[in-house]
Amino acid sequence: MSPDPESGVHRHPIGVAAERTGLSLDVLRVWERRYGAVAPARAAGGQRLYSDVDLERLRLLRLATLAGRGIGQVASLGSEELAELVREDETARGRNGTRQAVVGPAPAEDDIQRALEFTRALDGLALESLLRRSVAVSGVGVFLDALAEPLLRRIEEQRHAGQLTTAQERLATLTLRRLLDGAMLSLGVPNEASHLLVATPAGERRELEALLVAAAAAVEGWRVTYLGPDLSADEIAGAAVGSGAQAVCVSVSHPARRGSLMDQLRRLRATLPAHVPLLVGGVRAHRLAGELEGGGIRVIEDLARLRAALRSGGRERPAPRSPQGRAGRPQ
Amino acid sequence: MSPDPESGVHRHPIGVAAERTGLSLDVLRVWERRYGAVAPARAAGGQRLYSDVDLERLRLLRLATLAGRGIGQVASLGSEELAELVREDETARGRNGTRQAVVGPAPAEDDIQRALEFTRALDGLALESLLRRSVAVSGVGVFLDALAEPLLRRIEEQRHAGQLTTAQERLATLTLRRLLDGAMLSLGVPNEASHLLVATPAGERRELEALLVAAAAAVEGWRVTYLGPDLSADEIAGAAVGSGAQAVCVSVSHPARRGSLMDQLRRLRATLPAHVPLLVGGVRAHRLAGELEGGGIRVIEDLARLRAALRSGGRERPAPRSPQGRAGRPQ
DNA sequence: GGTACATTGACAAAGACTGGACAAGCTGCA
DNA sequence: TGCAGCTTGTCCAGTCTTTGTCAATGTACC
Repeated sequence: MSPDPESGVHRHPIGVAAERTGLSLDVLRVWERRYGAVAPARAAGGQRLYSDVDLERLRLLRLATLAGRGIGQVASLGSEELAELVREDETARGRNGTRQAVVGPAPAEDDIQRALEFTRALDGLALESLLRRSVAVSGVGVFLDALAEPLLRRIEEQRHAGQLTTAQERLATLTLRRLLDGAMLSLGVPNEASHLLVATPAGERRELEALLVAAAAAVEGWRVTYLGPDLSADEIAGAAVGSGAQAVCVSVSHPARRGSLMDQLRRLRATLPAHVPLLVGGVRAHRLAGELEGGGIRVIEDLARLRAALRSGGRERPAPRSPQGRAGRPQ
Repeated sequence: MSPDPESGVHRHPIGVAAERTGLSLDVLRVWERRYGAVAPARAAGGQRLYSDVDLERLRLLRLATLAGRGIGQVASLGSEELAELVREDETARGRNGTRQAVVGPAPAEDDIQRALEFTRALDGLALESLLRRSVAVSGVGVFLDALAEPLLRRIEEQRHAGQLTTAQERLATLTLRRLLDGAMLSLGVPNEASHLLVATPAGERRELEALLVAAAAAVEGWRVTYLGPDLSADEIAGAAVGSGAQAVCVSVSHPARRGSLMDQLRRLRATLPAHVPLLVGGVRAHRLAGELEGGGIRVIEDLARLRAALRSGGRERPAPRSPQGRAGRPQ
């Protein structure tokens, strides 16, 4: 957070700044000219060079104006005050819970920005209130695709890049988890729904992605049994049989050791009854596609595709027609 | 209630004021014009700028009018009188209303047995609906004490004795977790609630107990920031400061190495601000009691006692009078 | 030479301000 | 019961501010 003179002081031309803040070129210039909102450095030739701090500030200013404040009123605020103001607006908005005029269909980049902002400030209240409202406004399905998944990806990136502490990452992922759990809870299970088992193989500690999968399946009307991360192939197969699952989905995002993972998956496939399709999803899944596709394992690239697969596979008939084409008679 | 140097200095334009108070733009203006209900500051261009005090007053005025009073009658009242009036209206309403603090029948041994049965059968659906029903019938507080905690203990015992597979244990704990998450979600956060941070120290993988703690605190009206398991003392302390927590509770159930744990706790105590009480709970906590009690660390034996401590400690005043007796002035 | 950017001035849409009008609901009185 | 008067929320018209965008012109970089 200190203004490191070396790393991190990347300077961005105005075009990049516009892209990253969501503000137009004109607005960037006019905010500077009229209100002194930021004072970017200048190149030898006079071109503006925005620092990361500038960009952050501009993002906050934008959020403040979106909340109904005049740029002229907020442009002179200090960064601390500004961040606090934005957070206050969010919690206030969540609290009074009165009908929001704009029922914007899909949550957008904005919401992701805001969520990251609250995460950084460790403001769980504002974060939860934001996510909660998004679920309520957009519905669970859209929430998953447009907010939860991209947000999760950003958090992992930033965590990896050292821009988030463990505590911040925790706050965000656990809040997200609470929301997903709550959503799955509120999505009742239709009678006679097909039954999907979701888990991640041994060595996988990350669970949120699996939970996204589970929630997506629940949205698609499946009855989901979610067993969480780090289970051995035998445990998964045993549970699938024991609970009468009609399909199994495992999520692999950060396999500890690739070889071991492949073994696990093959073993799982071998142990599962032939008529139970096995789907593999997760950010790293596509790298394994070549090796797996042949052996009766279907690889799913992203959440949207997973939902499509589940939709076509499940629902109409008790036993999903196996998404991968060949399946024994159920029963 | 010193005038907080941070919040409260912000001035809000009329749109934000309308959103936060629930009054229309017109009403805001006309109450000012006709009755001098508030006298917001003005920007250079004449736009109204409401202070937080103004907003609070307007909220009270709104409540008073909703209770059937004429704005002309109450607009000139002082803030004190107004607040009292609203409180009176509220209690009067509560008296004749049918609000009954009916605490349903407590779930019994029966339910625990049934839950274990479903767990063994890997019937997540039945388990979930059982637990869900219990929450609905008994309320969250009773559910935690009488079902969730004992059930969790049984599951751990049986798992330990090899009577449950990993998958079965997972099914149960994750279902329980989902319920707890959902419950915390549905327990709104009261305004101005005291703020508690919950986590478990590094080396602790078990999280469910911490989640029980978090849920219990939420029932008691605290605003809870839950950071999950396996965090270093520094991370916890940093997050407590960063999020402005007024108390910290860590849960220790299966310390990997006792010595390391003690170090962590001492370090945490040393790093936390003196006025932030540190509570330690969990099944193994009482074994550490002797060694910890002295150094400004309060050990809590079980969930009921934790709730009692939280109840006496929080709520009445912004900064909870430290449950352990001695604490720096909240300032 | 083309793309990206800077500067300045002008412009138009959105929103806020003011004073006044109006309609619906309630009270009091004949 | 019916009417006058009061209260109160909403609406309107005209004016003023704020703010985003655009056009024109010039400069820097590849």
